[in-house]
Amino acid sequence: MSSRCEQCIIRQLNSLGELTKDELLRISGCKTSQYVKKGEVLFEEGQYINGVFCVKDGVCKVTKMSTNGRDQIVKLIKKGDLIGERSLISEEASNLKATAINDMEVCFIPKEEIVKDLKSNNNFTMSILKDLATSLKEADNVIVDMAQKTVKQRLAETLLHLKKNYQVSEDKPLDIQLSREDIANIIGTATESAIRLLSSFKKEKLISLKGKEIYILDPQTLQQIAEGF
Amino acid sequence: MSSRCEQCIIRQLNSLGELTKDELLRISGCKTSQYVKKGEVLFEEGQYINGVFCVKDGVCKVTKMSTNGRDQIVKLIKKGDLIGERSLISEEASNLKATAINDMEVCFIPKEEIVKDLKSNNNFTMSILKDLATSLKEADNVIVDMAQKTVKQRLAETLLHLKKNYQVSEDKPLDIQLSREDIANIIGTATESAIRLLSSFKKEKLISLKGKEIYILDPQTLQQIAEGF
DNA sequence: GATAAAACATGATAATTATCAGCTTTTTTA
DNA sequence: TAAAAAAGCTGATAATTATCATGTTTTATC
Repeated sequence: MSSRCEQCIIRQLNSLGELTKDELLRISGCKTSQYVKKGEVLFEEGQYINGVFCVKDGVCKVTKMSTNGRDQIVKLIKKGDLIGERSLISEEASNLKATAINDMEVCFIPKEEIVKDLKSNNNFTMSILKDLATSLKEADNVIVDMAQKTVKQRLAETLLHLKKNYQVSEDKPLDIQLSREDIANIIGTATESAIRLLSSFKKEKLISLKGKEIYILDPQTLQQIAEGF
Repeated sequence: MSSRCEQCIIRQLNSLGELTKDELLRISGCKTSQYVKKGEVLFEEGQYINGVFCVKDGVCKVTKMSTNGRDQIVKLIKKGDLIGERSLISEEASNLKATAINDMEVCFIPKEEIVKDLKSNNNFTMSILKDLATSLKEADNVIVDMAQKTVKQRLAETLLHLKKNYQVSEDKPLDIQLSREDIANIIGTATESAIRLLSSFKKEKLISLKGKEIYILDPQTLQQIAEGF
């Protein structure tokens, strides 16, 4: 493997696209590539990552353990996304854990290289800044949803969110295989509650379920449920 | 009013402290100062702020309206904090509303000036970047709490958080006057539920209440409750 | 391919939380 | 300072959600 960053199309999907040809050549020389199998952990909560991952393919869940002992999925990361920038910038251990949801291909760029570019390439820094600003806005939205919406509303919202990000074409199922427990850990409820609500959505023909495959049949009604009607 | 930024000690509390003397002189010449009375709105959700507020004194709540029609307090902003950077960086209207909780004194710095310094002063940009990274981590923690903890746990957690940030000295009440509705909107519950839980905490001698004044009597037990014991 | 383990599913019940109603106290306003 | 409005409080009840128990289906492993 170990392809060249300058020729990698993935970088156009994130802040690395702001780097100059010379900078990319330098990164290319020190980055490492790796495959991560479904279920494997990219990094643990509390671990010093010492760099940034660039996701070339696959999806991973980013979780945090509550003091109650239950995992919460904070976000899903997919092809083109970076992970690890936040901890790198704060110069601290990761506050989150990342686990592959399907087989992944990722590149790892050591901390020093990223820091070098953050100091010298303002376009790159501003791009990372914008990413964090967007993440913060999304996190605020999630806080409001978690605090104010019912589990049913949150499930409807989550399904629409998944449709937006993981549905390749109409009439195709969502291109992400989440267990019922994963879904419960996204919306913040017990697995049984998530299963029950999925069943009721299926009964109302809002979705259809074939094993782990989810088809979104009626996004309009799901939207109304999500908004509280 | 209209004091000089170069001489203002508040700037040492936030990223503006990274600006050079020349930059501060420039900012000083274009900033405006204003008093905001308790209950007044600094900016609305959806409004273009076109700049950044630097809080010289007082506290404000930053809220977002849920589609359910209820306000959620996303965070509290106090002396030394900046507000508005996130929207400025994303170049979009504010996703949040800010309302003064007591009388405030704030400075407003126009967008162009901040952008100028973000482009030319890397220390300033990195400081803002670190702020956003910290905010994002805190937001992730709130998401997990909202999703996984009970209302009782969240109230205990909130009281400890308030103690940490607003208790000037032992045996003094929290130096922030929140209505019962505000407290409910922080923890994401109905006002009646918040009142009931406060009463029960009072009965158990974990806190004492005199009107809106809150005394934290037993932080250890509150900590245990927050963590689920 | 048989067996074990994990994931999925559903019912019964308990716990948590929201809602509504009515009352008291505090704050605001004229 | 009196009246009105807002905030605070409590009880009763309904709705939501969690937990436990148990059985089925799917997946993994030898």
